[in-house]
Amino acid sequence: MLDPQLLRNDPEYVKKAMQRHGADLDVDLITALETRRKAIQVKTQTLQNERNTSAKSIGIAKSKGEDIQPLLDSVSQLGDELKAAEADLNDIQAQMQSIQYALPNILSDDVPTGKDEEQNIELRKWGSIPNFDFDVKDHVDLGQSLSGIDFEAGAKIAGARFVTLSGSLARLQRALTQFMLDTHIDQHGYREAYVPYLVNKDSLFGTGQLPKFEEDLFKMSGDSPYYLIPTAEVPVTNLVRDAIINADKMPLKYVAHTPCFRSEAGAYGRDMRGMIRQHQFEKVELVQIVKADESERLHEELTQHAENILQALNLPYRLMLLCSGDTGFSATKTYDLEVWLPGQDSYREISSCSNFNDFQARRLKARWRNPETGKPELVHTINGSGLAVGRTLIAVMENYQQADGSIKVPDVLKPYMGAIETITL
RNA sequence: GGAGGGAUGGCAGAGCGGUUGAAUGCACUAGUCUUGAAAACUAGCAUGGUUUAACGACCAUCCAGGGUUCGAAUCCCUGUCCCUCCA
Repeated sequence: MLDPQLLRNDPEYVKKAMQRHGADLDVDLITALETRRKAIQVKTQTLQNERNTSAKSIGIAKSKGEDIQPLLDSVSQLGDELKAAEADLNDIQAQMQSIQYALPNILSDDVPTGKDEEQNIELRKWGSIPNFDFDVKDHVDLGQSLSGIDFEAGAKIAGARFVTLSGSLARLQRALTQFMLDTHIDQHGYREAYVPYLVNKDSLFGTGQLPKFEEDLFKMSGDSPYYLIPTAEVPVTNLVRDAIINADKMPLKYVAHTPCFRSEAGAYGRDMRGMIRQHQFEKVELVQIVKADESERLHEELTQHAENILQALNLPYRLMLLCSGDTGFSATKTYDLEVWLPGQDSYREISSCSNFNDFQARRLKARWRNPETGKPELVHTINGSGLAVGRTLIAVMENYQQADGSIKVPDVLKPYMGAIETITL
């Protein structure tokens, strides 16, 4: 959520900022609503003041044993007037809120303007793309010939975009998860968090998935519905909802491993082959709660933490700066890490690291207390995948494949794989 | 499954429907005292919003949402969460 003051005081600026996002803002409507809001709010508060003052004097008069009937008569019509004013105010504030909630974050100045992922900028590349002296298989063929990946079983048990893993490949995915968690905890100073996989509306509102992106979520109906988390970002970031954090605790750095659930509405036909785009997948997520003046630096640092995993696994990747059109709703700036997939002969997203500035914090009412002023200030939130485990599994399979269809276990994963050095049928 | 009790400021914990945004203690901040520290004493210390050039004034908030009332932390209803006891 944007600063309401900014929207009010400089709607033209906000309009320009929204245009980079492909969103429009009706400045005349905002101005008109704001004018009405001001008048009605002042009126309402004046009436409230009148009511409070008379109630107080009635109390005083009564305690002195005076006749209060004349005072009661004088406020008899106040109640209705006040009720009407309050209803008006609620109505107009609801209107303004629904506009505000639908506005995306203002993009950082260094985010390039562009329409879609074609205009993203490659900032750097790491690793060398492997040369195979045999016909490269993708993870689907590899997995099926190793009897470790079964899409038919996934479809039978649940439906399209579900998969089952078994045997050493299932273990490899678990090994990746453990390796990522341990690295972030031991090397990068994160605190592990275990969190609910079902969350309420308030949490999803706080991180920006609601109200605008409900169709991307799996919802369990009910009076107060639960939603399956699309990312651990939601429950982990909501740890600080409605909280004022002590300065000495900052920055907070959490790592969590969770499954993620996405409806993939609007992705019909995309990535139907393989386990690139699933309704359910594993992810290790990094979340940082930081002071405003640290968020840029720590965003870089968090991205590096994700890169360290790819480097430890010796997986070639590139770092992309997302252009305006490809940057998500809540982010001010996003880096994507794209891993090389030999089976697709291309780079594919494996991590997305975003700085949200105070956009989520304002929705979450997440603040820290600045000891200099003694006052609470909004935190900045940063998060990134570190990494998407399912896609990392694919990347390891395809990059570590051998001529006979077996898969070498990366060195750093060996401690997690028992005696297995190579995955074979 | 049945019966009760509770939710109040960073924490603990008071609060007959009436100048209660809220006693008190702890914590915290500043000061006095001290060579320094501790102790003691003094003062300050919730959050959000409206309005103002500013000082300030005002409004809202005692789990959430409704209701009763001139007036609600306090009474009523609904919900959420916590706890205790019985089976």
